[in-house]
Amino acid sequence: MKITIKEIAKMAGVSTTTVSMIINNKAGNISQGTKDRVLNLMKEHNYVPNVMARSLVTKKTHTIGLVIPDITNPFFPEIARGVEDKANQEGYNVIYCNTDDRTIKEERYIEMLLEKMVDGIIFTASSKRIEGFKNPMNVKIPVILMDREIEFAGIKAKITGNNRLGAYEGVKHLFEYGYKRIVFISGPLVNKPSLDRFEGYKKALKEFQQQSILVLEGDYKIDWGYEAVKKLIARGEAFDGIFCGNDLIAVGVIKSLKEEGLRVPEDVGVVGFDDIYMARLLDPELTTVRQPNYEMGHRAAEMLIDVISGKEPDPKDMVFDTELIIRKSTKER
Amino acid sequence: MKITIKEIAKMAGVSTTTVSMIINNKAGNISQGTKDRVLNLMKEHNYVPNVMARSLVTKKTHTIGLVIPDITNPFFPEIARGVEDKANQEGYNVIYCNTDDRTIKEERYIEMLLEKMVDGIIFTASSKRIEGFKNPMNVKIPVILMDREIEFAGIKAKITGNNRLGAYEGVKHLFEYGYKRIVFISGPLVNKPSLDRFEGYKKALKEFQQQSILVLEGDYKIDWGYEAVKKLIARGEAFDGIFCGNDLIAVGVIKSLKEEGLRVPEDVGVVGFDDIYMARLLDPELTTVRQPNYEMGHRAAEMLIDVISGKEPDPKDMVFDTELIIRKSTKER
DNA sequence: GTGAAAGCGCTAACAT
DNA sequence: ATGTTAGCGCTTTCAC
Repeated sequence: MKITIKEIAKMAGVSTTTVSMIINNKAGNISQGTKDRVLNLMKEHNYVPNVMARSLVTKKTHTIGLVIPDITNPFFPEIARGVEDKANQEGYNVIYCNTDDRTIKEERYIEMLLEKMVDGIIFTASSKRIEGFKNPMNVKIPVILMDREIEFAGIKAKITGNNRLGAYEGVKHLFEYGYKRIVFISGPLVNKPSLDRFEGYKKALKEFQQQSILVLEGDYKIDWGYEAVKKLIARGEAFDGIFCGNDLIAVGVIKSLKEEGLRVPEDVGVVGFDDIYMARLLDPELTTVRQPNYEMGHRAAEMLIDVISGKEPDPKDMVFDTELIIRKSTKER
Repeated sequence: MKITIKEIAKMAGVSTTTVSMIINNKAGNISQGTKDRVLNLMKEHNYVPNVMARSLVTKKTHTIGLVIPDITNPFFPEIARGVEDKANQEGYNVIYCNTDDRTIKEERYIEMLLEKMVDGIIFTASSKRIEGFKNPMNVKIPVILMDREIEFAGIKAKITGNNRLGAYEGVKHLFEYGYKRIVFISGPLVNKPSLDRFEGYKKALKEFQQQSILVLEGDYKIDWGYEAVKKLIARGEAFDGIFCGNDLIAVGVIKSLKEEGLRVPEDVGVVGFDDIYMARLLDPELTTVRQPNYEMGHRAAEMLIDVISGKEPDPKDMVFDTELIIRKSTKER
């Protein structure tokens, strides 16, 4: 059995109160002698406070929950690292929860986290979630929304990329490079980020006077990109530029295009969104709209911990600027 | 404040013991009437047991730790999902710890996990760790080793792929397809998996009578693969096949080869190891030795939870068969 | 400067 | 079939 505060206290000939205060740096008025004695004893006996017991009284676990759709989706690991690095730096641990974009799993996980009494949650809601989050118990702990916006009791802040502007710049880039007829292969058009990207797309269209809005709605997955191109071609649609809802879609798009004998970027220009790791490994390397994922995760954790520590987050909502990364899947012509 | 067992007990007119037993399904001999009454009260008042208090007495947190080098390395998310899915299914949560292959971070994280009193740990040690793990406190909780083998107090089992056989088959495949001179671009040759792959490589060499062992040692990273090829060419080495320590290396290798004007698979055949998600997205799609990562993670969690629950793991060590996945980076000739 | 005592919310002998 | 009691290991008033 591990050594307890009581035993340390007995050995040092002081009360547990004294030891407790020393542990928690509240030893303002404890004599240096006592302090040293206790500290030594603690070293010597390898004393480690029992966090469970502590949490029981303090109601703080120094653990946060990270709820995301799927860590095997290359979009999320960087966010997760951002979150974890910051959390760890502040002495927090993070419990990961993969929801597979299923609202029911979201609900279950949130409940688990609440039971585990995490101090706060960083939540990326399912891209299919449209309605607000009706949680069974009242969430009293702070929640920071990442990337997706939904209604949720206890929300303290939202962190998103500037999807509208990012998309606008991506599409504008295609036009500026001389592509004439741009289609938008989108993810589910039910949530804010998707809708915002759509807005950005339309804005660019208007500016460059493309008459018809060419949008195909599907999932944020490789397969959807692949399939969408086939569809486009099957129905004889004319196009020479594709703006993709995310990089995963772009991967499928490029693959499909190649199969159809279309050259990228000569015949068709392709722009993605996110700049996942893989984007630069494609052939051709993918031109894409970069979201600062690691930084967003980092900031989210920072804000969450601020709130937990009683500070109100400085900017309640944060919108991160995107950046157009021009690689080889678009070409001036 | 949340409602407690005491209040439920009072409302139901029974003792907390009774309520506790009902909560924990130990209500063998509690009258149906009482049971129903209590259960209803619990529903009605949205009672949720305080896990902290419970853990304090049971010494079980229903949380496990997952210590891996880096979740942004595409090798790990699948393992992590395997672990998490199983854990979740059994009512466990998992705390992720990214160590960046730094032994010092490993030690810190393990300490944190111990303090948090996780019930067990799944540990993928740094690929640079050669010495055993000297942990400050004695690890009394079960530890399952994934992928890497090291010495560590409290180890209950090891889960690895069959690296030797996998590598052997990968290299053999190159020879069988008619490639003559195979070089091995390896990760750090200090740990068991790397060494085993090296063994497999050598075994195939012997079998197919390639005289010289051509091995380059570096990191399991894209950059290293890229650089290794440049080196090979700079020093005028003759080769027509490359067996890569992992897929990441293969990504760099292919990129570098293309830059040098060498065609894959016509001029040079390339085989990877792991079959990460990205492998099939490369151009050409990568022939590789698949490790069943998701399954390995899943099994690791299962074994860990078995041990935690008092059962000894059935096979103390498990070696998973690899599978050669032939795609387009090798070609019969 | 330090200690006594209460209590966080629960479980688990041991009674009855 | 149900209750009494004693902690689990710690923090925190309040008192001296």
